[in-house]
Amino acid sequence: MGIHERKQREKEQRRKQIMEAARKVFSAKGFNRATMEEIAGEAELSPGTIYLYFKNKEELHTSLSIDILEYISVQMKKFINRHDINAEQKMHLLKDTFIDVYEYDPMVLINLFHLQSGETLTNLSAEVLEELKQTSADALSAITSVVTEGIERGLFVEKHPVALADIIWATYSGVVLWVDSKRLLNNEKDFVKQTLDTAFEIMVNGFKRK
Amino acid sequence: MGIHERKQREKEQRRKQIMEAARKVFSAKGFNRATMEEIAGEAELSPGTIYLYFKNKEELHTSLSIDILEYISVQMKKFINRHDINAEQKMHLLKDTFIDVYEYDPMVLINLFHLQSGETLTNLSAEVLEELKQTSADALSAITSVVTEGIERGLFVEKHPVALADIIWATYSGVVLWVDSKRLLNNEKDFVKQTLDTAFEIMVNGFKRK
Amino acid sequence: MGIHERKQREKEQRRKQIMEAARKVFSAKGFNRATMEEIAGEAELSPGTIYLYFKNKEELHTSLSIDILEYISVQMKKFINRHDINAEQKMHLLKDTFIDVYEYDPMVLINLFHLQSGETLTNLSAEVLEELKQTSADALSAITSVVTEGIERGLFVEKHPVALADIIWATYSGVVLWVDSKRLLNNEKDFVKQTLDTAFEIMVNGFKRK
Amino acid sequence: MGIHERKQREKEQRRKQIMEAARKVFSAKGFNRATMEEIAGEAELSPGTIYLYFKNKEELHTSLSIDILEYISVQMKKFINRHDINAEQKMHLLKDTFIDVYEYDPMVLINLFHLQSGETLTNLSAEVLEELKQTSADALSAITSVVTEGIERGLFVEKHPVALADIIWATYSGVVLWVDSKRLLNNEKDFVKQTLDTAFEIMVNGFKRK
DNA sequence: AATGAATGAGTTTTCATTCAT
DNA sequence: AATGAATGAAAACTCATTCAT
Repeated sequence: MGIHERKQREKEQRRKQIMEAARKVFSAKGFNRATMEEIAGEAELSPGTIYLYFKNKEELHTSLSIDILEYISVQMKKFINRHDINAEQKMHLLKDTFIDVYEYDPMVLINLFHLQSGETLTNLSAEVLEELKQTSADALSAITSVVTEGIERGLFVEKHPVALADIIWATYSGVVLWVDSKRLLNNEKDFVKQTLDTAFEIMVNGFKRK
Repeated sequence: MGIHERKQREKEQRRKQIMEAARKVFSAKGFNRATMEEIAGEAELSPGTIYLYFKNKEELHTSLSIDILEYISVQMKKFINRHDINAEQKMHLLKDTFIDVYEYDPMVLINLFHLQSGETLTNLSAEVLEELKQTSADALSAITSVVTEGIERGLFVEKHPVALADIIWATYSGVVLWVDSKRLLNNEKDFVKQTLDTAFEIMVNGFKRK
Repeated sequence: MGIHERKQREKEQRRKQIMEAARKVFSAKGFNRATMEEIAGEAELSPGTIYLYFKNKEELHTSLSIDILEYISVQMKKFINRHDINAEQKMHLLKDTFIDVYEYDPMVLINLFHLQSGETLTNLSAEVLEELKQTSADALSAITSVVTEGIERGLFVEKHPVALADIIWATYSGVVLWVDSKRLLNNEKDFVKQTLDTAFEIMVNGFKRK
Repeated sequence: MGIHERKQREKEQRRKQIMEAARKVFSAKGFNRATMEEIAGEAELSPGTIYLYFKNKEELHTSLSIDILEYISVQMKKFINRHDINAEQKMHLLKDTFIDVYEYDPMVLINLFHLQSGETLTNLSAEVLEELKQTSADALSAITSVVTEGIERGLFVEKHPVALADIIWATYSGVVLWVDSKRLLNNEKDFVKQTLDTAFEIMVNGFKRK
């Protein structure tokens, strides 16, 4: 491995280290109440160092979102092109992926859904914004392809696939946020898994052509 | 009307005036970027006065959420006990209510969904938190009653009604947030109405017993 | 005096108080090394309060410059229209004014000359920038009128009056800055007065038609 | 050439390279807004390297001032001892030198005049401060010798030569700064040349014995 | 009840400078 | 000699909230 390569790897390493620290702090405090100083402390670095790797707080946060969206895409690509299972079964795998991602890092997922909102998106550099759009579009197009297949095979209702993919994604984010908020408001325990299960059962049933 | 009553009414009046101003400012700027000074200006009052009516910024904001939740409850109560229509038709009225509320004040609704999250809920006084829970529960129980009726009449699948109500609500909030975020990210125009339409069509279809 | 008037006066009072504190700190430290916190401390106020009266550090500093320019204008207006003395004598009064102003607050004057430079002028609000231009123009036009009179009476060389006024002002600022820098570099004592005396003697002699 | 000599030369070479880069960046941004990193980038070196050649930012900047002062001295020495021209003609050559220097690098010259002020001079090492004083004194003594000659030949007024030299220098710096500030404030175009022309005409006239 | 001036804690971000390699 | 990653101090500015009037 050349010296340049090693440097590159170290740099990537450091980015991960910072993101890992940020993940912890954002999860614990939420975006606004997390401070760069605390993230730096968690990463055992100085505040200034973070700015060598991320333009600002927004972008550090968005990097986490991009990360998780990429993970979702990767997971979904593992099965969307399989020929041995039908669209209905793929819907179940979709749901399993969603549960898996949720369990991997619930807070970051919640933040992802929250912060794709008006208050944010303002300070992002053009590139990062573009990357966010791209990964977001990637995830959605994977979902769309499942729906399209279901429609083409005459299994699902004949609706616009993009609209259906939107609904799947919206249901996912809606359930995650709603269950989280119930947990906070009513001290109920976490039952995202069950709720997603039921929601997808209903949805798959609703998708089916009669 | 006694003097005490009049005072009380004036006080209520003033509260409404502040909330109306807050609605405008929160809608325009979002929670974090809205300032108490601007809200005071909009209400033609001084900042200090707001604190005579609301404990803090959080609570002022939550009051708007409570308001909208109450409005939702009221609207739903108009039809949930009607005997001339069935549960499926009530699901359509539910959706109409949701669209109606969304169109009445999209930003406050979005804020409602966003801020029922970890970052907030911390600074609320016990009473307001209780009130929020109560109105939230009210809205949910109205939805639940529709679902329960559907199940009891053998029209809907036999699932736990509360779980189904959660899914309805989660779908609502999910669609609103997701469409809003698509609008912001991709400059797409607002199509919450269509998406909710389709989502409910799927959902009702999914709810039906075959 | 009405309540509004008193409020107004108190507000003006507070502005003066802050400016006085700023004068001290800027004089002692220069613009960059002076901190808002120190100025606040000197004024026995909190940092936030300063921002109620001045948009930012730049503008607070510029206010001092405007103040001194106004003072210069006022002093000059006392004699520029007198009919009992000629232009040459007015040149001497001009110089006396300059010495007087210098002695009133040398550091602020030096800062005035320094900061009318590229690094600054960026953060000023349009109004303050306009005010600065205006007071600056006022002072210059007073000087110009003296020169014009000298030319019209056939006393001074026939040059463009504005150019000559520029030279007078440039000489003033040049001497002030140069003597200050000699003082700093060589620990020489302050001899602005003598240098201005000589400079004006030369200048008046140079202005005279032969 | 010995190895030591070559090393020395290389070192000198590197210094020049850094100064050239610094000249560009300081000219474009001014002292405060110029960053060491940008200067390093411009010099195609790393920030750390600059500190091998210059103690700190102040000193790097001062080196440019010293450079320009040396250039002024060198230019003036070309004519101050000539016997074929008189003091009045030498005053014109002085002015030509000043215009020449101004046109060579206006921003550095402006910075030179600005930074010979209280805010700076603090962080300079004793040696650099000494060097600055020396070159400054050199330039002044060249001017002084012209004035002295003029006085001795009975051409100029009988004033203290150092005082007159101060006035010449102050007029130079005053005009440069003032015209620059007019350019910035009023968007006027650059007319340092004309103003210096007129100023020197007046000055020479004022210097002459009648 | 209403005011609104004052507070001051709190946070992001910058950048000259250092030092291990 | 050169690097450049890391430092960390420093400072401007904001704004929810208070409280004397």
